Amino acid sequence: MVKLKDLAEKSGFSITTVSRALAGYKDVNEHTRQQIIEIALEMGYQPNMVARQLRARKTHTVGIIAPSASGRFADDYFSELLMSVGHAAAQRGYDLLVTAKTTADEMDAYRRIVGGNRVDGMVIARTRRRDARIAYLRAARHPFVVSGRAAPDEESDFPYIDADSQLGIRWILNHLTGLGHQRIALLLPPDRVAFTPYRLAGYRQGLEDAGLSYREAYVLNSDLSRSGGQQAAHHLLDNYPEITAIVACNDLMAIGAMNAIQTRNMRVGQDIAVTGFDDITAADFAHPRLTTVRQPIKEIGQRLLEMLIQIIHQIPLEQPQVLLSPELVIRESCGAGQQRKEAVSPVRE
Amino acid sequence: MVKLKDLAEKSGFSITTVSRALAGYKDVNEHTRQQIIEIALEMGYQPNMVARQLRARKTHTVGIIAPSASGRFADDYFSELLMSVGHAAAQRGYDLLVTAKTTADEMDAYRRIVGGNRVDGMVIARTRRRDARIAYLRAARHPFVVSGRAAPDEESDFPYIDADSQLGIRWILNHLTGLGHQRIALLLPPDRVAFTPYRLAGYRQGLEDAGLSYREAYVLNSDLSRSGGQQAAHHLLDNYPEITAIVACNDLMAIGAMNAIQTRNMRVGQDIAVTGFDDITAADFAHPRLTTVRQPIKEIGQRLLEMLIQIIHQIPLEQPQVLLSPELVIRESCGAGQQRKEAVSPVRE
DNA sequence: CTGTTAGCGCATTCAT
DNA sequence: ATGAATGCGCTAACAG
Repeated sequence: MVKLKDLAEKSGFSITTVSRALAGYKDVNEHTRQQIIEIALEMGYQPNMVARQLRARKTHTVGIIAPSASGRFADDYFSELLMSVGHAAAQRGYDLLVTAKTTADEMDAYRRIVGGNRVDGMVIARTRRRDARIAYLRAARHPFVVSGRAAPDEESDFPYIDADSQLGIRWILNHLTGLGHQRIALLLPPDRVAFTPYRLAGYRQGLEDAGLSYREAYVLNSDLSRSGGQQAAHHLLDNYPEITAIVACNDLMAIGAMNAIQTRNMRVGQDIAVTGFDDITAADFAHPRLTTVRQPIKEIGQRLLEMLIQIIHQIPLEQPQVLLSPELVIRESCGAGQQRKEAVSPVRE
Repeated sequence: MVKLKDLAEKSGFSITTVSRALAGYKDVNEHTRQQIIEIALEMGYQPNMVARQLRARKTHTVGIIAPSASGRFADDYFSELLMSVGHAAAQRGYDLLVTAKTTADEMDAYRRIVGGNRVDGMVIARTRRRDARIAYLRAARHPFVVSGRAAPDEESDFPYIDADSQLGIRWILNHLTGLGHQRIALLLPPDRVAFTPYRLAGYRQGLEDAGLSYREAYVLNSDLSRSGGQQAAHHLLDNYPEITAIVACNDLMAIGAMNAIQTRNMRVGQDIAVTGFDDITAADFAHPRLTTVRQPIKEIGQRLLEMLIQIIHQIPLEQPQVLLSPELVIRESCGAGQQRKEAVSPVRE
């Protein structure tokens, strides 16, 4: 490994001069610089990043910790966010440090990464109630940004970007009720997820908009996973066969629900409508009848990183809390015309 | 930021003793150790990872560079591999450094990351012909592993894990010809991708198995992207309407082809059969009629990382080149019975 | 058992 | 315009 010292010896100048020549300082003879640059090229010099980091107490790296559940590593929302943050970081000359941890040792990872000065800032992925990660980073006075607000009854006194999922779910409900649906189920994530109340609120608003009454049994909490959606859908269809539509809070759950439906020899979008949330790449074509709400994940990632870099550089943010609008994506083949009439049963309460 | 020096002052011992007490060395008075540990806890000491890395000339980090094409950041294959490598790394106490780069400055990134000693090893994602990344890493004598063999006419003299895609495509062809298909198109990636010849070979074998002749016009090269698959499918269906099946070399292309088909008001799996390759999570349910070959990406990621760590620790590998078997995933609803008879046209050559 | 010394590779004073 | 000295925070070799 070739270092400054080697260039110094080869060129006859001191380490200091070599360092400054390469760094582009003006107080070095132009001829000397050329000489040194040539030697550096010739010897294939690459500055040791770790030494630089130690010296500068800056890493030019941002960290993100993947919530690694049991079976799968993370959902598509997370990996999509990861890639968009990584891309944005690369554009700004930052690298991305990824650590996968189960919820158990998650805080250890934060302490190690953040306390160990491995990164200049952190991206937190999915806000939770009384989020320990946020509490820790705030106490440590370490730069961070968050994807997703706090729950409505907590204070979102941290920089975040979020999509207005309450509005998104309400739109979905409006769409479904407009198609004649009256018995609509909702698959919610566990309560510890901060966005859960927003989506429930959107659901209730949507029912209200259509003059439908809220029925608690139609709302289920389960994992934000495929199997979570699958189990929940089976439970619903076992006990409430009158249901004609299922609204899932992320694509993975929607896919699970679709799977359950197909297993029962029913047709998605015909016998029963399914909608998702997120609409990441693959799910975009997941099913020709899957209407979803699209979260601008790419934009969220990009803007999160820009925000984070401003915080790192202590540039005051003009807008530390951003609520982006989602987008309702209605699949052509999911229109009212193709909805089986008999699938829409009248309310009898 | 609290460091060893602070603990030393507070405890009255020297920095060295503190360091060794915390590191668990046996030559430290047990009482002293307890004292020091208590103070460390109390002051919230976290070792500076960067300093350690510099000192140890080890980073406990593996790197992976994302091929960031124009629009999208990477395909699902890559992000799936990324997550599985990251997960495996976490289990072994390694972090993952991700950098997104366009093909243009890709080599710069390698020089910076590898030459700059930021990682102990690298994972290379999709082998290319005369792969500059491999050449560089080998010349630098830096530990690395590769997902995917070299092209058949080059030597795969590096540690890799690959799925036998030739066999996979052959299986697909057998499946399709078994259903009566005789005019089968193939969507191939560009020639610079190392696996292209393998898949073409599998295709030709499959045709041969059924006694069908190869027709060059049915084989198209395009991007491993959705739009690539879409354009190729349109081109095929415009010019060769007699085609009854399209085999795509990754899921993204398959999804693009499905999109093209639906746009033309044809039905996937009924008017025309489509098969993909990769079968990552979302695509698992992408379309009830999408038969695919499943690559064991999770296993590939896991094993790649294990291999890499052995190389880093200079443990000789007993099997540096691994070829895993893929798996043919036939969707129930894609069976012969549901194939429209008229969609299968007889050969006339 | 504990402390002193040295150095990982670099960038920045402060001299000259 | 250049060089010597210093230290980022840590660990290890070598005394005692």
